[in-house]
Amino acid sequence: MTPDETPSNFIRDIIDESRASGSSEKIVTRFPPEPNGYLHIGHAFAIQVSYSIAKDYGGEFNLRFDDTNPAREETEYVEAIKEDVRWLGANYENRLYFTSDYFGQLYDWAVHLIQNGLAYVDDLSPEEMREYRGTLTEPGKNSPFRDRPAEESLALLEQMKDGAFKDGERVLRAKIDMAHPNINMRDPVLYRIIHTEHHRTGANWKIYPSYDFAHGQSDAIEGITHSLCSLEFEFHRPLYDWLLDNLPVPSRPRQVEFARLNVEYILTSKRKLLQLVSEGHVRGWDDPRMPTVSGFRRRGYTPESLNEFCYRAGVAKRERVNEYALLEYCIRKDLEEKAVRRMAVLDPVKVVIENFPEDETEFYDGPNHPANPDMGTRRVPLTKEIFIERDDFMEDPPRKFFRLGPGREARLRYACYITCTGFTKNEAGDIVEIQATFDPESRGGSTPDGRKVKGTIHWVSATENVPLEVRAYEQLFLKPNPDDAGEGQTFLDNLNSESEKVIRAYGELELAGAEPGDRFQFERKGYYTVDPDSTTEALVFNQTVTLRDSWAKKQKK
RNA sequence: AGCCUCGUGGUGUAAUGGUAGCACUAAGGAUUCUGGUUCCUUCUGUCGGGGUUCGAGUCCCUGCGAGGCUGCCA
Repeated sequence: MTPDETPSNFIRDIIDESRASGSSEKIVTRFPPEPNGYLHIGHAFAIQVSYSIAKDYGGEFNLRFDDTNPAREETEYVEAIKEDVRWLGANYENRLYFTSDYFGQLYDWAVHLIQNGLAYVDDLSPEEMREYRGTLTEPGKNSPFRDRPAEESLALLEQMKDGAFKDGERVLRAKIDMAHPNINMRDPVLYRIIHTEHHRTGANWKIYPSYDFAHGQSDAIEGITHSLCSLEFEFHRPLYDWLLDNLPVPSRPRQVEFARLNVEYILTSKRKLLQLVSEGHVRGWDDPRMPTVSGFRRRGYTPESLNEFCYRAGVAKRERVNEYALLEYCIRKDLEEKAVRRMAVLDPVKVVIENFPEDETEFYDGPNHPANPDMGTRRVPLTKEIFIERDDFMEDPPRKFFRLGPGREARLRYACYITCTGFTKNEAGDIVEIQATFDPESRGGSTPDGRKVKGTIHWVSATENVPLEVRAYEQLFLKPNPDDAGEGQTFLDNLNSESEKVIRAYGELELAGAEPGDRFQFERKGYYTVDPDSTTEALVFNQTVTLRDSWAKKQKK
């Protein structure tokens, strides 16, 4: 699925320049998740961008957990994220790092800044700091502690490190410019006191570096050449550069920002996804309706399809929203090629083939894939009573309806022609049974007289089948922009109450023994994957995506 | 409001001063034992106004529009 021609984008242009100018020969990128939630499709995009660039330029790709805030990070997330990154195919080999590995070095660099008059310990409270910071239009003013002697700051920083102060009592700040138009340059916080155990360093540290103080230096330690991140960090770049300029770092990385990926009907906010999980609107992070990597995996998406989607979405410098149709296109395209075909009837109605012998079974061969004979064939049993799809029959069909109706002939896929001879209804007016006869001459799917049968329908023996639980999905949200809520409402008010529908269905015999994660095309219906909830007695299938249905589209008009 | 970034068909993205292209979507047609797949065709675009240039989507000015930034989050 690697694209034949990789079109240019502005990041690759920048990299081409760096290589041309000789500033970086080998390209090294990284993905720096904070372990405080599960990865979603937006992260998959970020991974795809950084990983594919490293790969295409023969460079390296690192995975680094940005664990600078012990108050919100957990080991559970570390493991889940590692699994997701691997599943997506981004190979970081043995280059798994943690910002917490660099806490010692970072501390030494903080000392270095103080010694060079470029940082100081501030005693201002958070509220006071906010007042001193100024606003978007007005400059800030210097803290009264700004010019305290370096020795004093040094001593204070050490005390902070040793736990002499409470959370929030003091902070280490860079000494830059309180009148700077970029607020990130108004003496940003470098270290803050947090008396919380860290998931990896335990109680060793009482102070933790801020993102700004940790990120660029971590990049430099790892020899990252191009630190790719999202647009909101653009405003931090001057600070990123300032720190690297003023510290004796071993390499000089460059930060390049690009726009996040947004998709219709999909939420990519860790906070909101967490809320969906914790409030039980979905069954978990890996609910097939979730836009998480694990959700897509459980839904039946392939890593290739997700990567292709991210690739096709492209890299840009402005916020954009991609159509959901592109995502569906990518998974259909991949599964069309890979998925084994099976028949399953999702909304069954019984058909009795009157001239078919009682208690007999005929077997027909069906290819596992119409275009790939290497995938083999399977045998499908035909009996006197079968199930077909309810909407493959119409009591009073229009001309263009190619399926079954009174007096109409249709082909049972892989088997024979049947002609509808009648149907019976219950008191409620529902069709409960259809009667038909089959043409013995048509066994194998055609007749000696060569007559044309336009419609082919799928079917399953009513007696020799596998009962299935099928979970059909719609969008989790009713609106393309889930955050588009009315006055006093939230994204939760846009939840689609019918996003999951559980269906009792019948599948062909060959489906028995399918394993969780196996993917199939249920012919004429869609792609389905076996859910881990399956037991040996009860198979559960998740609908990955339906097939395109131009008939349904035509009918709507 | 100040600073920064960005405006190309319906959507997403190319064109690096020289024929505005590709993909998705939509519409139509061919093929087909999946109304699927595949193949073919068609529709629709450079935010507005000036300027530089033989030539501007691209460079300059200006207007308009969109997004980001006032955590001891990342």
